[in-house]
Amino acid sequence: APTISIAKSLLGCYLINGKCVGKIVETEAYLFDDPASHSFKGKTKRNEAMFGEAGTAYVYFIYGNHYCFNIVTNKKEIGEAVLIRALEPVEGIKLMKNRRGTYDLKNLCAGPGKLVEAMGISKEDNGKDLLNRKLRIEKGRKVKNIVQCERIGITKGTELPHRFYIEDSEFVSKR
DNA sequence: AGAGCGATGGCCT
DNA sequence: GGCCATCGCTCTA
Repeated sequence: APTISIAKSLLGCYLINGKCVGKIVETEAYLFDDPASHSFKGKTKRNEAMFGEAGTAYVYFIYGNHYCFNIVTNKKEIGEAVLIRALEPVEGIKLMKNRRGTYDLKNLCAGPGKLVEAMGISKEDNGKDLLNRKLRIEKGRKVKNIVQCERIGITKGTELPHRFYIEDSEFVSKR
């Protein structure tokens, strides 16, 4: 399916890593011809996982402290991915709280760097496929009210409405 | 070899 | 709302 559709249909699905489970409530799509996408200027060592098969994890390091988690969505060599921006914690909440150093449920996974820390995802997961592994995606219920709007934290491609979130979720990073 | 930067988060006002 | 820590990678020379 096209990356935009995948970004929408991932809402309501579950991201699982070991004993931690979170429901995906916020995503962003990054396309090959999108100036905000890491793949826009071609393949480099940093972004090469983004050019892998659909279903590959793309984990990158940002701002000196944080990692972000993406799911690669297109054919090999076509660099497209969906950034997971927020989760509703479902299982393994105690472990998430320990990893994050906070007890505020709404603040555990409300942001791309936060959810990576809470779920225990690491740079070792970069380039791994997400099928039948410790780190994987499972289908959830179909979601009704999806909000589509502009993406957050970028300087290029800001006009593209490629961010999606579940309207009534308390766990999105920002309204 | 070195400057500049980035799909963030936490703390401060 | 603003500031800034912090670091790997890319770009330029």
